[in-house]
Amino acid sequence: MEWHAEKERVILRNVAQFDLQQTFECGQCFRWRRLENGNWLGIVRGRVVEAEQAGRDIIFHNTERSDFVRMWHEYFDLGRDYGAVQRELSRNDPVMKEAIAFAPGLRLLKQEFFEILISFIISQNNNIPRIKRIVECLAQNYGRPVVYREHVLYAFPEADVLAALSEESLRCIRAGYRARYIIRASRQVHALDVDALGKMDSGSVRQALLALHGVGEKVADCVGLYSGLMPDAFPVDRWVRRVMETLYPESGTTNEAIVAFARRKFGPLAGIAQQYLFYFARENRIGMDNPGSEAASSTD
DNA sequence: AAACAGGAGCCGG
DNA sequence: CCGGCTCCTGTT
Repeated sequence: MEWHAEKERVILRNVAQFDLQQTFECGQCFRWRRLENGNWLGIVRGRVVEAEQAGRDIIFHNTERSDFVRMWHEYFDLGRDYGAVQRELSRNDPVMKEAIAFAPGLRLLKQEFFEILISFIISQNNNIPRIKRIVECLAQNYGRPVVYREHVLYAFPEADVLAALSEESLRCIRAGYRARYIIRASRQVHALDVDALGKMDSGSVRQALLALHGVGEKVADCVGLYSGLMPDAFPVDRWVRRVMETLYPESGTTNEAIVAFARRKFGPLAGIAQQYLFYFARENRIGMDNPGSEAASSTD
């Protein structure tokens, strides 16, 4: 991949397998938002970046060479050859081939650990619009404001800030019973050495995550996968269960059977495989009770 | 209109 | 293994 830096922006030329919309809307992140000009605005580790899809190029505004090398290259997983990943996953698998063809530009982001931890604690037994609202509200109340042009964005709050809150004060974000989990997990997290976790195998990382309050198996797998600590994780929730039942009927019906099937079939690429499948299935309403009801139900 | 069900699960008994 | 949990939304 070739790229070059200019003053206040970095340009990727002739990018392969990188589509901003697919990457931001496949369900792995909650805070990127689309501007009226079609560009995407995000804040990561307190840095604001505006990403623009310009034909075969991608332009990152409000950043420069050192920032790009230090953060964004890793965040967008630019060191990975997604062409090779796709060839490997598609081999002898027509289902996966179709899922990849649906969103060939999807990339697995490597997101900030604490932000992902809290976001996926909030996600439990919840729906995406409300998850986004709660996460944004949390940032606005307890994160540092950063001004970018006419926008004000808020960095995700620091763990010690959330750890100092009472359940009472957190009521304002309307997270319900998850407020208690947010606070308790924030208090536990300083005891975790994230750099050390990065050197451990997925099973050990998972165990460490499961010790956090409000983190069960599904949330642990999401946190591990999206923070880059467990690239082979295969989070199974109600959606994935239904989707796998439809697309891979031989995978079984229990969570354990599905995970075992995924591990056997996708190996170390299970994480990215799940992302292709999940996005493909959700956008095409595969495995849902009312296939195709989206268009039909919109007419009163 | 008011009641009801269900949602990216997890905790405690 | 099971009831309960906050809050919100869509349905009846």
